[in-house]
Amino acid sequence: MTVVGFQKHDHARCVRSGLAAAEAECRVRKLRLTPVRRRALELLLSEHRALGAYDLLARLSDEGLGSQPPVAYRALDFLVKAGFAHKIEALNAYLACAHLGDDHAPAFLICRSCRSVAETATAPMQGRLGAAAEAAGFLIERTVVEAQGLCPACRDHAA
Amino acid sequence: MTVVGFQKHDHARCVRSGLAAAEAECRVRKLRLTPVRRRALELLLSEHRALGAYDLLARLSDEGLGSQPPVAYRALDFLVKAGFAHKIEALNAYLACAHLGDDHAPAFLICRSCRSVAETATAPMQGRLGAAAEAAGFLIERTVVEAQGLCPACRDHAA
DNA sequence: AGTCATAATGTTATAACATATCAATAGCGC
DNA sequence: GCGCTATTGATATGTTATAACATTATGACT
Repeated sequence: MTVVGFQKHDHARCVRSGLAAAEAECRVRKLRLTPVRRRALELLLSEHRALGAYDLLARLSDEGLGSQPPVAYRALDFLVKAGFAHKIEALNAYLACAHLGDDHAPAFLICRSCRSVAETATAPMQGRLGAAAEAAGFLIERTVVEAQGLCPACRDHAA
Repeated sequence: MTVVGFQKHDHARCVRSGLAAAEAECRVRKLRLTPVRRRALELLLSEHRALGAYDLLARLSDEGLGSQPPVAYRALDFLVKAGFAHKIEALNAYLACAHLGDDHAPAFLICRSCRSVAETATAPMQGRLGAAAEAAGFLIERTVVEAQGLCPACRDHAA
């Protein structure tokens, strides 16, 4: 699994394949990818940046897909629970999953300058954190791993 | 460095030594540990749980140390910047640093049942995350590593 | 001590993020 | 069609965080 998000890539394809993967997954798991949910995912897929719930809501609202906060939060809950999106805790914002279909423990590289976010994978349980948890008798259910800093483009720009 | 927070320990001592370490550090670095900041740190040190800014504010307010949100946020900003406290991103809450004085990249074990939090250390740059960042040309400035799950006590209780 | 610059605090207001609740409606198995 | 459940609509509110600006305290220098 590689880092997704900073390199050049065929982005339209990345939206299309993301949606297709989500649709396939929904068929298999009998989940309902309703219009709001589908469009929310599409909007998230259109960026490799984290969108706030209210940003998302504004865009949905422009298209007549609901105008109240719960609309956005419900769609996001669904996408996150289904594994189609992730919440970036350090930003209180949401990002389409870049590894849709894979089972993975995500980790994020978050650029403080342009707010772009790349997703990669960790194996947190296998490192020092896992060892510390084991030593303490702590049962890990979920991990949040987020690195903040400068993406290649902003790094070059700063130099 | 070990996990701090779940085991039995002399907690009064842990508050006292935390305050003393902060005072020493402030002397050295010419920072001002004003009454609000000092009391805020003491309140955080009194728990091995993350306190919300408004929880903290309520306690400060009871003692006449300010009553408006900025009071709490300024004190927390100071403590976090000085390295005396950490923000738990997954909870939007704040925790006294358990390794005051050491230079460290903190990681947290957060119990979803009793909300207690233990602090330990990571070496995030040396694992897969560091490798992924390097491969992507990403410059890591700060990492957030938080594991959520069940602490030993709640785990036993659940079983 | 007096003056100045800077840091900290007081205060009001508001922005940004998130959820509770309850009513109305749509999809689906029977 | 009937009834169950999931989803949506709508209102209100709760929670977390900051902007902006006036005022006061502190420390450094003369």
